[in-house]
Amino acid sequence: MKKPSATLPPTEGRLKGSAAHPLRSDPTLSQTPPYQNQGRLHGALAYRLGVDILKGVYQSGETLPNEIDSSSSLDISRSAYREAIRILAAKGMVESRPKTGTRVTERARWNLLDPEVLGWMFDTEPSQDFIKALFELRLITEPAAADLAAQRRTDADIASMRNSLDIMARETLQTEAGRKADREFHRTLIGATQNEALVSLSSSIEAAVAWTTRYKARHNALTRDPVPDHERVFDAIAAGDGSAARWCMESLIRMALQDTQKAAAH
Amino acid sequence: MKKPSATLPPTEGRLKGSAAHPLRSDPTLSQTPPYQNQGRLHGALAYRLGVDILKGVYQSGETLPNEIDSSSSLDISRSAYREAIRILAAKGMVESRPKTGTRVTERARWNLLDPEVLGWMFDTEPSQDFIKALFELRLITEPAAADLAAQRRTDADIASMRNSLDIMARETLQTEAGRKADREFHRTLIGATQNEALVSLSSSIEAAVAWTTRYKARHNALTRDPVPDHERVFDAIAAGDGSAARWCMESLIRMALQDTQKAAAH
DNA sequence: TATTTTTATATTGTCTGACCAATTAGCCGG
DNA sequence: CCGGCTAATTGGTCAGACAATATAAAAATA
Repeated sequence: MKKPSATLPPTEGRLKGSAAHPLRSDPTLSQTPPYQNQGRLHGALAYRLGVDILKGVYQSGETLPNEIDSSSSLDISRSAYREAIRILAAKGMVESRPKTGTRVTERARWNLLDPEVLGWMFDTEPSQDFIKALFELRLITEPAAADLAAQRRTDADIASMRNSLDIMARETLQTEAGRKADREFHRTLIGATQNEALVSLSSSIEAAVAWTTRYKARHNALTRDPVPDHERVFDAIAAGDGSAARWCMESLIRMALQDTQKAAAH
Repeated sequence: MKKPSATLPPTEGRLKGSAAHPLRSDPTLSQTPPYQNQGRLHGALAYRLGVDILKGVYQSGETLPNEIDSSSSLDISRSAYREAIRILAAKGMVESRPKTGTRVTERARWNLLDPEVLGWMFDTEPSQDFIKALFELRLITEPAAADLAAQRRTDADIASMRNSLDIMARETLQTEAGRKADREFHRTLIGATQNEALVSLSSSIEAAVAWTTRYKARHNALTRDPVPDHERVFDAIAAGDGSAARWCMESLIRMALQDTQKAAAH
């Protein structure tokens, strides 16, 4: 066995390592699906700063404390801090230049549709306006997507959607398996459009949908059975009837919006 | 004044600093509007890796060389390299875990609608399929946005759009001022929807539009005068006629698509 | 002996602290 | 009003310790 490596304990420094840093277990740390924040210090800090920016703790245009102060007051290294800032910058939320410092950009430049940002957003109980905006966007894109899907879907797509639908009927949205099947249904539907841009957009929106689902469950709003609505969309797509698919999808989303608003009024 | 800090010149190391690194001036470095890549090493590397991933030099699932090898072979520090990776990770393009290394995620998880990613995409002469997908998305969202804008626009919105339109008519799309007015026109239009999610989405798409504009100019396709089309959209919105605005916007985009395809056939 | 479980180990990202370089906003003097 | 300085801040570098984990080796079990 080797002894503690004879070399040198350089500054005598605190022998921490990084065992259990306060930041790691800091917030609720919304652990939705592949949230890769798992324990990385820079990720945790990016989360924290991101949420603070979204909440308005740091306003647009405001300069946040410099690297040295921030990192030391948070008790982390500059590198970890800088990596966190890089993440925020990649999402358009901050901008840093020498001498000026790092400042929060104007809200219009934030990538609100970034899945991660959307996740952060929902950890702050977003405003009704924002939820409304999101539903409006869904109401624009998803019916159109359903239309395209009806024209372009393959047999494999139909089989996959049929399967997801069966699981949903069996499990309901109360179980994780049921919700997963729901997501899978929508994902295949969008995939059937053969449109990469739509796929990318809706994978963002998926985060939002997942949240509203949980939101409704939390406020245990008596949500109607979603299967019949989905069934109608499916039938239209299987039949290749674009305009029917569009119409059914629109009504499906309107129902979801109604339920969500009902839950909000709780 | 203090002398060079008596301590120790640790390893005698190369006295480089970072005067003029090859990466900085490496590629064409698409300097579109507020591209904040300006000279930052990590930004330049992120750009390079990002483009390589989009081009397929690094395939999905592939593990790229480890930090030590990469940074040393690129002749940059590990910190700079890591910050670059953090940027890519924030855009969903890579995922890094201890022992496994950093690997390229599956294409469906890339944030293709991130303005920066979109910019990278266009530096690689994107596939016809992708351009088509993008126009399809515009065809879905922008007419709907025009509809909403017609219902919600304020007097200030109208004034701003009128002004942009005048500048466009005077300058044409050949001058930068003209193109800027074009962008401004669309931006105010989207802003008039009062929908944050739409704003965020279209600020992404703006990058794409800017590219196709340059693309058409490059292949000097005889593009028709865009002002009459814009004028019609404007009139409909000013009149508060949603469905007319929708229809005019749709035809405007179809024209742009036609021109782009004509340029592609060159 | 074959199979499963446990333990080592090598590899890799993570984090640290201290340092120097490049940039530039804002001040000061001409 | 302009041009050059100065101080403050991010950008970049380095060398090393730490933590996690996939894989291989060893041990226990069937």
